[in-house]
Amino acid sequence: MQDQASPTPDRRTRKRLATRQAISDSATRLFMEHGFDQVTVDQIAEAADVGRMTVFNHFPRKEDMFFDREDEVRGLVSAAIHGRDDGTSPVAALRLLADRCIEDRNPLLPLFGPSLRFVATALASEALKARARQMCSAFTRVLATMLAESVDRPAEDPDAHLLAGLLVATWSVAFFEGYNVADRHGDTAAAGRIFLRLIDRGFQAAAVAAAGTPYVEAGPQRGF
Amino acid sequence: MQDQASPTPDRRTRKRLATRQAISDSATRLFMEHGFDQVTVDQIAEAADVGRMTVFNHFPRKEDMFFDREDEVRGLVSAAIHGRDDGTSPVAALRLLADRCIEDRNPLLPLFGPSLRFVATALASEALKARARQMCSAFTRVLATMLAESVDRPAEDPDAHLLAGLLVATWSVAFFEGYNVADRHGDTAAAGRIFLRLIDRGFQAAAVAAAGTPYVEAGPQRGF
DNA sequence: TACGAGTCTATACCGAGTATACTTTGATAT
DNA sequence: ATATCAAAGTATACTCGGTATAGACTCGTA
Repeated sequence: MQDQASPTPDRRTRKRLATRQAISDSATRLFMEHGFDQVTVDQIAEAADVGRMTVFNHFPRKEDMFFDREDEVRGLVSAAIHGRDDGTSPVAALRLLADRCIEDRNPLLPLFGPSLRFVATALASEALKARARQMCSAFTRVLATMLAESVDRPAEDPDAHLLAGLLVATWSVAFFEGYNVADRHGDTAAAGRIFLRLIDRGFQAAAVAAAGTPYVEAGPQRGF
Repeated sequence: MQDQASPTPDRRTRKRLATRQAISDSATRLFMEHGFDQVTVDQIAEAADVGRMTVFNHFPRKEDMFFDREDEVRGLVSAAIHGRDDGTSPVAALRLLADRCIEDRNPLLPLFGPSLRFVATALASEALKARARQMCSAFTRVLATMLAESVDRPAEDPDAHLLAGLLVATWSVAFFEGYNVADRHGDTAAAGRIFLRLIDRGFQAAAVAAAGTPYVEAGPQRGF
């Protein structure tokens, strides 16, 4: 499914990836240390010992140096939907994904440990929040398409878009409320609980909105 | 509720508002004509016959010249919630608001006539879409607070935030699907229908998420 | 009429992002 | 091994949104 068969692909490629990694590392360190808005691209280039243009070669936008795991999130969700068991609806599969993320403290759901600093840094910058919202928006469209295709409906199905919108909104709120608890009280277990509680309520609601569609009815037993 | 008691407030104030209006008019015309990203602030200043700094005095961000009715939306929603009848829940009040917006073709719900060009212009610009998302995000927080206060709960109530998130997500999707219909088929009646249909489904779902809370239970008869 | 505050303006600056043309370096074919 | 081509890196110059600052003008008021 993913071509990671590349331990040592090529010298040129290796160097390119090394450069990219150097930039990413320097950027991450500087962002965490001084805040996203306080770090200039020139400083990053300097720290990574490359030219300014090289930075933009690898990362078209400054924000891309911060959020560089968008694809992994999509892969995770895609796998959950397409690899779900028979008799499990797409929405039920996503709820199970939420459970699993909490269980194994998946860093793609940054509610634990060092990830909290990452979130705090993001929330401190208007530019990063804007980028996060853009990713949510784009992801909602992708999710709608994934949902529609998983039950053989056209990608433009309004029901799929409504469902995707409700699911992403739920996830966002649940994450944010969970983060607040983790941040204020330092209680990661409580954060996970409130996250899952809100996911449950929101997904249950989303299932109602999609009642009568294949998105929530799967096989003999109805799990939503 | 709004202090519009100002037909001729003051010469200085009059001049300031005139300058602001000149800038706004020039900007709107240029944006519609050439697209938001194709118009520079210098061109706007030139067209309005003011200095560049004067533009930024009145509109801190370029995007503010495009979206200048945020307050009206908040006012409309606030009035709907706080002025609702006894026995009508906050969520039911918002659904009624949606009905009314469609009925009287409220320009704050730009699904009709010339407003379509406005939306098309906004959708053609990444910067404007980003600003729109930011407004949605801010409004979700405001709505959560309004909902919470309207039923005497603390502003941080997680249920209120989840509910607000679901309502805004529903409104967004409903609007977008409605816009697509209006834009592709030129059928404003059909656009209104699909908008209301999705609002209904989404709000019904939101009511499920808020089941057991005062947000959806009001008085003897339960309208959600 | 003098003063002070609010408005407008010019100038200089910063930082993200683009365009372009040039150099270097690694892969490949002869 | 060497010529060759493309990919990667680089320097330079530019555009544009936005900020800082200080000065000019104008209106309301003491």
